[in-house]
Amino acid sequence: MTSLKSDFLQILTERDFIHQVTDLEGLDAKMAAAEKEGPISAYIGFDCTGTSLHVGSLVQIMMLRWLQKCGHKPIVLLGGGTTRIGDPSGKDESRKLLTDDDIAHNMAGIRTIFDQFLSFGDEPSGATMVNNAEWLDQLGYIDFLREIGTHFTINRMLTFDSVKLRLDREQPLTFLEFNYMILQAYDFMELGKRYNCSLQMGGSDQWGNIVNGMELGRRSAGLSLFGLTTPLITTADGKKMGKTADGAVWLNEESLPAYDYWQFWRNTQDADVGKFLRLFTELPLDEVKRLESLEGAEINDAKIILANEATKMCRGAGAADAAHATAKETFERGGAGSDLPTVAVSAGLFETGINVVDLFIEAGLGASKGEVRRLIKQGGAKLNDVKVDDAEAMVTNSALEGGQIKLSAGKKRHALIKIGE
RNA sequence: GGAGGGGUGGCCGAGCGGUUAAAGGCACCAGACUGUAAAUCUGGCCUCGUAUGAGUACACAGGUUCGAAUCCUGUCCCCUCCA
Repeated sequence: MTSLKSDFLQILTERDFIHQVTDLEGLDAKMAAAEKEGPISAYIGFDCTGTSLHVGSLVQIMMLRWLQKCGHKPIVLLGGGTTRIGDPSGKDESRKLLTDDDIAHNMAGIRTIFDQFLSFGDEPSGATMVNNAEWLDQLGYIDFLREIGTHFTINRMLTFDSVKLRLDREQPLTFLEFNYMILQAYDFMELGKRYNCSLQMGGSDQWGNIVNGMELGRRSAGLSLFGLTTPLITTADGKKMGKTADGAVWLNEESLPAYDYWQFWRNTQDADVGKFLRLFTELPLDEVKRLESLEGAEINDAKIILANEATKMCRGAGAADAAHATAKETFERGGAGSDLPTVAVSAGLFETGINVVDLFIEAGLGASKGEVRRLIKQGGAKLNDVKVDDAEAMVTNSALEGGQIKLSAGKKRHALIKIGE
C-alpha cells in the first residue's frame, strides 16, 4: 500500500472508505500541507426529506468525523433548497412537496444527529451546517442559465451514468431531474466561494455530480476542487445495508430507540463484522483485525464491541451501556433488562384480567389478533419466559413479577408491561 | 391534442366470467439447527373466529349476469408512441 502523507487519506484508505478520488496525490499534498496552510474544508450533502437520517448515511458521517479528527473542517450541506422541489428519483412514491416549516423541522432533527458525531463551532476545525436554500432560493432562472448553463453541454450530460441508465432502459427522465446535477454542481461551486470548501465527498453514485461541480468551479470561478467517493456499502449477502423488518435503521432516538439500534449492530452477520468495525467504529486497526479473526461463537464478542462502539458514538455512552446491559440480562440470563421497550398499563387492567392475545397487541408485539394467535400456535409467544399455549388465557395480577410482565415474541423481540398510574 | 397499453395482496407478478382469499417469486414472522450469525429445513403470512365458517379485498363509482379481479360505462392515475 502506498503510504499517504495526510492522516485523513491514510485512515480512509486503511479503513476502506474510498472508492474513487479525483486526484489522490494532489489532495494528499494539500491536506498534508494543512499545518502550514491551514486546514481544508470538505462537505457532504444530505437530503432533508425526513427528521432523521439512517445508517445508509453513516459512512458519510463517519468520514466527516475523521476529517474533523484530522484537524480539518467538515461542512454539512443540507438540501433545503433542493428539497423544496422534491427529489424526483424516488418515483414510485408520489413526491410530497414539503413546506418551509417541514424543512426547518427536519433540519433541526438532523442537526441533533450531527451534534453527536461532530463538534460545531468557530474554531478552524469546527463543523458548520449550511443550507443550500441560502443561494438557491435567490436564483434567477435566466441569470442562472447564462452564468451556469453555458458550462454544461447536453452531449456531456447525456454520458453520465445516471442519465444514460435511464435512457438505455427507456425510462423517463424529467427535465427537473436532469437539472439536478447542475444544481448540485452549483452547490459545490458556491461552497467553494463562500466557505473556501475544496473537497466534496459522497457515495459512489454521486461521482458524476461531484465531477461536474469541480469543473464548474474551475471554469466559472477558477477554483481548484477535489472529489472523493465511498463505495456502496452492502452486507455480505449483497443487500444494501440498513434495512430491517420495520424499515430503516434511524440514527436518532425518536425514530429508533437506542436498544434497537444496539441490536441492529449486534445482529450483524459474521462476514460483515470486520468491514463494519472498520467503517463504523474508531477502534485501532490491529484491534479490528484481532476481532474479525475470531471464529465460531467467539465472534459474538466482536459483535458486542461493534454494537457498543457504534451506539456510543451515535447515542452516547450511557445509552450504549444501558442497551448492552439489557441485552446481557435478556439474552444471557433470560431476565428482563430495563431498557427493553416498555408499555405502561393501568392497574385496573389486571384486576379483571386481560386476554393474552390482547396483551401482546398492547405491547406492540403483534399487529392483529390473528398474528398473535399464530405466534402462540407456533410456540413463539412467551410470558415471563413461559411458553403461552392457550390463546384464551387471561392474564391477571398473579402474573406480575416485581410489578412487571415480560412478554416475548420469538427469541429476539421482547417487551415489558408495567403498571402505570 | 391524437393513438395505444396499463392500474391485482408489503413489493414483483400470474389470472382474463364460476373449482380464486386470488399461482409463483421476493420480503417478512415463528419453529428446528446454532452462536441473538449465515446457510438449510418446516410452518405461517387480509380481518374476526378454537374451528367448520364469516366479513372485507384485485385504482374509484356504477352497470350486465344466478355468479365478476375477469364483460360494459364513467372517473382518477400511470406508461409508450405520434404531433
